Amino acid sequence: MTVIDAIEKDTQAYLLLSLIAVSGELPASQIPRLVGSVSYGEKLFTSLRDKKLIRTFYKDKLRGHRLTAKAKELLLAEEKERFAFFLTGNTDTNIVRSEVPRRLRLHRVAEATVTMRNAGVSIFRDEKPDVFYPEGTILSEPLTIEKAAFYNSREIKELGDEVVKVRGARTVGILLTARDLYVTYNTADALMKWEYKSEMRTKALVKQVLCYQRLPNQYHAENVKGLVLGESMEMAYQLLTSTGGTRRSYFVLDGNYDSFLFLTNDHAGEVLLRLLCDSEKHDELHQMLMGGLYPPHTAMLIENDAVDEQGNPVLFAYFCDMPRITRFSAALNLQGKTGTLICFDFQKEVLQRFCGTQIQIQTIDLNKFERRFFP
DNA sequence: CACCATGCTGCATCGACATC
DNA sequence: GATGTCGATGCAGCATGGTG
Repeated sequence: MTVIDAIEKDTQAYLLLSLIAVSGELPASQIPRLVGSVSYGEKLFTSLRDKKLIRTFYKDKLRGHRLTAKAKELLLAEEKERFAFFLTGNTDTNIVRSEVPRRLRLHRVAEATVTMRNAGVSIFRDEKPDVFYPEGTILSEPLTIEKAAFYNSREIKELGDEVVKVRGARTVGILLTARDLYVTYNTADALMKWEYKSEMRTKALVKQVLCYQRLPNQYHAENVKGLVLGESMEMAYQLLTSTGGTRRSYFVLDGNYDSFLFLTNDHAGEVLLRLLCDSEKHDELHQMLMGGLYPPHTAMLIENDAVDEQGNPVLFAYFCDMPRITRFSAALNLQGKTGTLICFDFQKEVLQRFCGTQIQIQTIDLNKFERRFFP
């Protein structure tokens, strides 16, 4: 019998261990995002290392933290239903492989998970409805999503054989909000690989299983959307302008998703994600922006959210919905008209560069917005 | 249709470490 | 120091999909 030191729940240290547990390996870069400061993060980690609860792996220029057997035992004793899925058996998150692609995949999922958690989205299995139960399971009550929940790619695989058919897809998980489903990707700091057919099948599977079979009262086909996370807004520019590379194996806006948002894996992205998951706050912002504008023109051949005093179209682009922005910009160009795009201050530079000068950009101050909406 | 490249999973082996 | 256990490692095997 090993004697296990107790570790307080609801501490930063416990939070860190929990995130490593669901991630398998947590990239070192994510620690300040979880504890707030770099120096405190380092302090926590040296203490966890001294207690023999974590080990740091540094190989192939990739630095990441993993749990020791002792830490796994401790977490399982503390909250078995939360961690058993990730910490038992021969699974990717329990027995972490050393090959670079495998570690990178874990890192991409971990970054997305941190963003989700920091935005208040449920990430732990005991906090969210069991949506991806294996085929044939009998439910005690019908499923509904009230609070936004993120399911990582490993959890989705619980579905069984059907998912095996979409191997090769680059998704890191699926975000379910009260209104929509977002197939989620993480392009990190480089243009991600993209296989049109695999991604098509992922979308079809999500529609089939979630919209038609499991949550038909909540979701319809048009609620299936895409979400890409990335390191900075510069990645949004690369995604918006990508042609897929010479071999067409990299990301390209191919029309698979009518709605495909881009958010950053940082504080700004977390704030926007919070807004995305909160229908009431979102409606409130929408109402605020509508002040001084006129209702959208449905007859206009340009997609729009509102019309200004001159009758020009206005697009709300604060979620950086890439296909929408592309359609808006292209239609204005084609018809030689002008229009206005409303986004946050930190998004302006990239969107202006992409859309060109005939589109006016109005910005919302992120800091002011945050103080007003999420104090 | 054969061949190759890629991505993913399971398996066998080896070594580090703990225990007695 | 002998023995036992666990996890790291890399490879084999398989499916898929692209290409000539």
